[in-house]
Amino acid sequence: MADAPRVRFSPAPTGSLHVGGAHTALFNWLFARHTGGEFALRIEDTDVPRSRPEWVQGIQDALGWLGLDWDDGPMLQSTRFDRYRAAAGRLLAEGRAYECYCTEEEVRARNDAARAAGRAPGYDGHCRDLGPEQRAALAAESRPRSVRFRTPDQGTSAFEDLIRGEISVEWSTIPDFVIVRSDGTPLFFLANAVDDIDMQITHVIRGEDLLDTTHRVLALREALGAIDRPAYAHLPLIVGADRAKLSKRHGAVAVEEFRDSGYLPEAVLNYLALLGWGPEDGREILERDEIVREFDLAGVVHSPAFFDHQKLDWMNGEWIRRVDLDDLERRARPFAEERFGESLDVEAFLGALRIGQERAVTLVSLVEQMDFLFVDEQELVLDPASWERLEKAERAGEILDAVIEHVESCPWNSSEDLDIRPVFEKFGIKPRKAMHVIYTAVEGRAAGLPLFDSMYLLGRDRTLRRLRAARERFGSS
RNA sequence: GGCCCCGUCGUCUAGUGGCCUAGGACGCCGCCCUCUCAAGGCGGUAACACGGGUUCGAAUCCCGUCGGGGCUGCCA
Repeated sequence: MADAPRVRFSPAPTGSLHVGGAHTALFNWLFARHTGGEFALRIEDTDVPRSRPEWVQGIQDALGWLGLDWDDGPMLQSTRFDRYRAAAGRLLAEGRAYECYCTEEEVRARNDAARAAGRAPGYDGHCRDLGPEQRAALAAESRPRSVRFRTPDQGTSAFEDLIRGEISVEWSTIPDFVIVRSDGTPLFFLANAVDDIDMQITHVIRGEDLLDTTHRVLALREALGAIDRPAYAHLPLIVGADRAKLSKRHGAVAVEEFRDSGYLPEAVLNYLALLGWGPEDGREILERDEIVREFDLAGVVHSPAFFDHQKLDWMNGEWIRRVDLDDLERRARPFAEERFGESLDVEAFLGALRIGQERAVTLVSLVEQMDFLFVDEQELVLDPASWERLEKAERAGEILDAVIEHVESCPWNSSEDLDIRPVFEKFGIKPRKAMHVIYTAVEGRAAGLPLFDSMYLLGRDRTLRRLRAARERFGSS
């Protein structure tokens, strides 16, 4: 039987995991889980100054939050520099690479000149065919030297992309490229090629931004003696509102921000899976297991996808409505404790959760709706617009008086006892026309959790206190 | 500039030559439901970038144009 597929997610730890990276990680993970293969985590920290240990941890935390577990790793490339140097040494010895004495400034200057002269920029092969004496002379100057890979002079490089079909390019358009920096550290191309060989990666699934680098990595593999190639699949990029790819400094949204804003990992994962892929039957709210079961790389779309927060919000609401109350309590609790302190009235919290669940967008918005319950009378912030509306309402003072009177005399056995609609009828006013007055008085805002339940949760004393306070304030203004 | 990839409603997408007077979802608008707001139900708005071919027939195939993006780094 054939070996099980082996894929890897290989982020650079130069920032937290953003939605683009999470998308790539997810598709690798889905492919591995769907096929029964292995999913490895490899940290590409060859750019040492820009890589930070806290991001290595942050990436793992984010993956863990999403539930994307890995079978192997994390492996840090910075622990394998000797291996890459050895590979470079071999390429050098076999003439597949050469030492380049050009400084970055020199290369840049010549590129600028080429551009100015209307020629194509790109490394000009300055050090490509230096003779032994010339090399000795340059070495004697103790000039810094990098290692460049010698790309083929002619011919075509082609590979079959699992998503896009055949991708090909003329070698003449790809200049020699650096694989070892002048400080001796390896570059992405080298480390990536070596590791994919050593780790026996069978499928490389990554963003389309890496599409053009495939030819170079493939050439490197071949030069390194690899006898086969992994299959490649280039995923559509996740783009921002301007259609440009998301990056750390451009519109990227960190996965941890979604966590901290009260999104459920199920929703984020579900939404990300639908960016570029979907099940045959077109359903959109999908359990993780369903996605794993139906996932298919061949069905991935070719064009970039815009990350639509509005749709994610909708989907998050759908997921909040799907979890049972105990589960919701466990997930919402940290947000509630952060907002209201650790000593929460469990009874009230559960009650508010029950009525808030069906109207919440995020766990944060869910908890915010409970302010009126867990905040002291004096600290309850009255929504200005709601109060203004209350003041303009017809006969608001009389209504408040009547509601206070009604509430004082009604039983308090269940929220049904607190149906105050008959009060409005006495005034000949439709409840919907004036109910906002009471909402504002009790909850601080015209649009809040259902009133009767809210008053019941709040309790008789506090409810009356608020109604009276509103009456007083109304009378004096 | 060169090379590569991509191009269906505002957005995510279905669509692989006739089933398309282009379907679904989010958003938006309206109505219903309703103690506010949501949720839910019903309905509506809205797209095949353009031009040539090929074909009896094209969103689907080919060419060109235009548009967008990516790469072109001693970033990944």
